[in-house]
Amino acid sequence: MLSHERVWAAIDTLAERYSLSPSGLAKKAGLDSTAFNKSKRLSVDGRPRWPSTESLAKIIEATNSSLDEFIGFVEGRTAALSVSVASARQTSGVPLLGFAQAGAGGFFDDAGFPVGQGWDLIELPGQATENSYALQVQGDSMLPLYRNGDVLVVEPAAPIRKGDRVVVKTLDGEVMAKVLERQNAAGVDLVSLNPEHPDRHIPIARMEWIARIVWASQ
Amino acid sequence: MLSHERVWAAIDTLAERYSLSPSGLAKKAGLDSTAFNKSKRLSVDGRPRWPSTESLAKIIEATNSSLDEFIGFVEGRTAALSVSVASARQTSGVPLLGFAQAGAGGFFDDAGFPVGQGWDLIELPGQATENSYALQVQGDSMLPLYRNGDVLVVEPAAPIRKGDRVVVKTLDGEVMAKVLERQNAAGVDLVSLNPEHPDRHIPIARMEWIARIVWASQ
DNA sequence: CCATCAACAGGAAAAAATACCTTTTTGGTA
DNA sequence: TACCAAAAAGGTATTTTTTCCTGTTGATGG
Repeated sequence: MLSHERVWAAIDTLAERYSLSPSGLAKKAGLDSTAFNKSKRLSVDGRPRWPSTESLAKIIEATNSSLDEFIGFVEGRTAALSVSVASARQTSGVPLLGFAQAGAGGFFDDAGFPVGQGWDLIELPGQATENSYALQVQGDSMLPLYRNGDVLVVEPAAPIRKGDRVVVKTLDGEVMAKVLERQNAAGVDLVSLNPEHPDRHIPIARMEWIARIVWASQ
Repeated sequence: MLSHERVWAAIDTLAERYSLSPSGLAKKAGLDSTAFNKSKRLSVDGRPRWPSTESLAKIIEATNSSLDEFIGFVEGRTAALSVSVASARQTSGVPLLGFAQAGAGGFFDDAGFPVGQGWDLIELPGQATENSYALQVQGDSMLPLYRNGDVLVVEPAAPIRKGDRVVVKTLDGEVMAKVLERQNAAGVDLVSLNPEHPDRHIPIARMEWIARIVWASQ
């Protein structure tokens, strides 16, 4: 979100990234050196003072930064630090840890909530991709992998390869979720994880589209 | 890049995306209805007039859009889409469809991207919950459900019940993901979906914590 | 220890954006 | 075609941000 605090934090982060003080950043951008004084971020009457859009454009250009980088600072997902859980909470992602690391001490409190340092960060679906959508499983045909009611997040723009879990739609309207075993000019071979359902071969001529499943609810 | 022209174009695109005129968008955001008049985009002396950063924050919030979406408009890489799918994008969720419905016509374009009417909406994880975190699977012990490298999103605050997929950590540091078969005062019974690994009973005295898995990457 | 300079606090003036206002234009509907 | 409401042109007053300015503080080098 675009908030007063976030915008000022992004200005500070941009300055830090390019080894400048806020005052030095302002000068480099052709602004008054006191433009980004912390004492000027609130008005006399306590009202938040926003840097102008034109000022933001100037500092991005002056540092040869990019709008995407600056927005990364605004959103808190771009930082040069090893994140603590608290830092991770300030971003749109969630803290990530390997299972092996999870077994060690120092990553969880007594109730099982994540704490401390050393976490990586991961973006969850539906935030950065504009084409993803969700399909809800109906029936038991995809057990044991997917149960009735599970939600699958599908990313049609994602490249697919052997081993991926995919959704395939045939020209006669059948929609199925299976594992991609092979894809070539003739069609695709799909592996079912339910022994009661056979593996499938779908010729290209019968396939309307195929898309990768990126997340599944549990 | 952040330029005068691009910012105004983004405002126009945002208005179009949400079926508003620039004047309607300004009003919806609590600004003067004439704030985004094209006649006000240049000053009388020909100097470019920039909408303020605070105004941009207000229109993004008023439309339940996102900073990323707006920046997509600024950079010209995001255009107005079909209203229904676009309506779904108005929220922090993604469009949702049942598998049975997916078989019918009218929900996908030829390339498999979601279009048209009739979509539901679902919230994805990690946005509204402050305690969720992710664990990354290492090794093959959780096949066929979870593969090496998969990411599991865990919600320690979520209530758990029979049939849920959970992560359990024991006092001696073991971390495992299995299906909850039974939970009582003595401990928990866990079902493994890998026949090469036995089902487990974990006494309460040996269990540090248990948490529900809400999403898994595929 | 002292001089120098960058950074910053904070007030006042100038510049820029928004709110307020009147009028005209445009588009939808009966 | 008439009517109506929304949109927009465009002017003025008010509010907000930036520039200009003075003074203080802290870091650094001699």
